[in-house]
Amino acid sequence: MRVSKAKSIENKELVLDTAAKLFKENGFDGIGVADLMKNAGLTVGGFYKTFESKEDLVAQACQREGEKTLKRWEEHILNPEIADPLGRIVNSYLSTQNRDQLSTTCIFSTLATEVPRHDDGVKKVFEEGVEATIALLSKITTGESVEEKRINAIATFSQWLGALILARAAGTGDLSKEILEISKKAQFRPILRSEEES
Amino acid sequence: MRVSKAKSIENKELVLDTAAKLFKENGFDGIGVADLMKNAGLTVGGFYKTFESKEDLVAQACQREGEKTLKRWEEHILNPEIADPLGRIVNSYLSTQNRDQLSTTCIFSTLATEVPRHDDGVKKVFEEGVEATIALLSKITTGESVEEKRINAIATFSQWLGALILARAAGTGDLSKEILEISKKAQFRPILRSEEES
DNA sequence: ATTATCTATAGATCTATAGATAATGC
DNA sequence: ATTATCTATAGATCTATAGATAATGC
Repeated sequence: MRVSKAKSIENKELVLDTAAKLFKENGFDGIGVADLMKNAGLTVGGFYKTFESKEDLVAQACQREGEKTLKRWEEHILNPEIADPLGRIVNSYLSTQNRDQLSTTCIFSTLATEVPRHDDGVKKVFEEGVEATIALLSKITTGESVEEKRINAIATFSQWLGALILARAAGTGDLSKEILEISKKAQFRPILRSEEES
Repeated sequence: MRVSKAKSIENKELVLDTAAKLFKENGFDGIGVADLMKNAGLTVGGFYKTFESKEDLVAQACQREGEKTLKRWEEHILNPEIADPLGRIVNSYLSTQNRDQLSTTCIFSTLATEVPRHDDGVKKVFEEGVEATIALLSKITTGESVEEKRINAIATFSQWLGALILARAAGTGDLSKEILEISKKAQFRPILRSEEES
């Protein structure tokens, strides 16, 4: 029954990926440890030798999943063939596909509202994830200074996140589509300029 | 043990209000029916004579709570002493108090991400709640036409919702405050003008 | 007599642990 | 010998129901 060290690391990563997928689809409370391990092709007994608790899994799975999403976005930025990475990202983020396919969507849009109920480990993962996302988007938002780029990154990501969550809450019909389309366009203009503050 | 018809209606409303509060604080899966009834000063046995299921309670509690929030917002609009109702609403919505006091915050910011996992009754309540919120905000957003006002209402509410959820995911420190402040200002400028569409 | 709420509990599911099993790796 | 994973299960909690209780309202 024992497996090699390499295989056991692979198994842990499989559990983390399976957990991220199932948490996004069902919420942290919507999937049990035994079910989750079964989905990864394993059994529950080994779980607590690898993870301290379910809460520990929540933190590690979100950490890994958040990094994966940012890496995908970063590839758009680094790819010289993509002229408008921000446009490419928003079109994918606010697509009906990303609205409907919870298994492949981002953790903020599916799990962010649950964060305040979790422990410091989970809170830290999300706080760092928010900062990393803003820092990444700041590289591609418009603005005449670093400060203005950051402001636009924060406003833009808030816009996207709210639109995606609101679109999901509005179902899959015309209203939902309308919300996605409007926020897709909103990102192309600077939302706030510091010189106009009162 | 039997109570009057008036008292039983009052009890049901107390259960609905208690449920809304506890759902917002703990998520739909984070609070059980027995615990919830205890919080309302009742016991679990009576629950299933009043509600078909927990899912039925979720739908009814969200319906009632959503209406309450909209009514509060509407009072700001109808009150002639409030010159800038949109500004008043956003300052309250994106305050640290509304970020931290989950019991009194809106259902979208706490429960919207869970909607896709629920039945048609719950989905309908949220879809109608989204439309009602947009319709209400359309009365006070800027725009030269009904269409433009609606566009700005949708963009504005998406912005607010995303900022509030993102701020909660970012904790309670400087980053969280920064997110709230930026989106508070973002609402004062039209986010999208139809004439600039490509 | 009717019925709103109560106590008690069935049966399912959840997190976590104990101890067995069998393959790895010194 | 060590250890990654397995089977089995303890004990807590969840949704939902059955039947008792006692106050309402005809």
